[in-house]
Amino acid sequence: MKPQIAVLTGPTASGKTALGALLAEKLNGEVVSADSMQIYRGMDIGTAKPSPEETRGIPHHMIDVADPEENYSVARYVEEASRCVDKIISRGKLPVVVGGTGLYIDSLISGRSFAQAPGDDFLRSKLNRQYDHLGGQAMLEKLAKVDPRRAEKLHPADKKRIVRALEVWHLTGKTITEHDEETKKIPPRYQAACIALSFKDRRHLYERIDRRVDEMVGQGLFREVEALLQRGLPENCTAMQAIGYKEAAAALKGRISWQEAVETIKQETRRYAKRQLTWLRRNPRLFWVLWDKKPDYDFALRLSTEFLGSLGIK
RNA sequence: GCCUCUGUAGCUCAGUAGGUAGAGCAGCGGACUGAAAAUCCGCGUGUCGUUGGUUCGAUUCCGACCGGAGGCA
Repeated sequence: MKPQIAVLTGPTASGKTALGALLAEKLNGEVVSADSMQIYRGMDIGTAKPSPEETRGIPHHMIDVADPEENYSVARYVEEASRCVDKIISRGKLPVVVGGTGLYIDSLISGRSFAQAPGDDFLRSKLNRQYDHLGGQAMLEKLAKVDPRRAEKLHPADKKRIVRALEVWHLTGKTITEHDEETKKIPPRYQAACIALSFKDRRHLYERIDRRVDEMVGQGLFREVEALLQRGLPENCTAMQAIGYKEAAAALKGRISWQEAVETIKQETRRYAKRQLTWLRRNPRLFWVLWDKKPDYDFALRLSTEFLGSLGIK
């Protein structure tokens, strides 16, 4: 029988962090974060990392495991997070995966292996330049010659995926389609009971997002970003793609006003939440816990533990 | 009080020489296999202020009323 884990996901600002700690506390578990930006050290305010009070003394893993200069990836996440999960299980505790990065969660559960096609920065930047030069249509035609099935699915403007597909081909001699088929055959690594947290009415989520952004600014988001820039963090690195960070950097460099930055952060966060919901909706096995207007943690905790209990997690 | 301008999508506005309307932004839907807080695709969502009149037909023309802006007193 596969090891069982609990997963708590949902759009940003839905209350995952708080409920996650409560769940872990109640079920003798430890939290494994599944957040592509809380990975980075020195990025605390803008990524809404759990405060010491919020963690309730429960160990939280996969937070602060990389420097912002590093370019983290799903592959690395699966490797490191699964190691955490296995250790927690071996200690006789329940891993509670908490986070909003859907790709990370799905990849962790499925145990997807990306190892056959390691990233190659040199090749990737070469392909990126080629794309800029030749245009998407030409690159897509190149891809169609080696991997017509993948090419068919991609839009000429989808630079990232076209480049990645060509990269995999050049690096491994195997098409990304073949690679996908192989990894899909691998049975999932964990048996996961997944809970998704959100609001009944999206308006309330959006209001909470707007409020939280104002709070972040009050807590010193701009100071945090300034510190990162001062230590020489390049603006085009993965960490600086984070919402809140790229906009604050633009304001600090004088390209936009502070006020514009704050408004853009709110809007981008709302759009991000919407994309997360789209990702989650396609998973029919999620157990949804929906807030009415405000989070009600007693209610959510009762509902979630009931659900987990029904699947044998107690 | 009088005069002028104005009222069209959530917002800013275009338009119809009378045949129920379209841009930007916002919003919504979707995709997603080593950058995923990334990247990409798709979609107008509307009592044309209200109410009478003229007309086969009014968002468009005319009147009244209501709201907004400015001017004169």
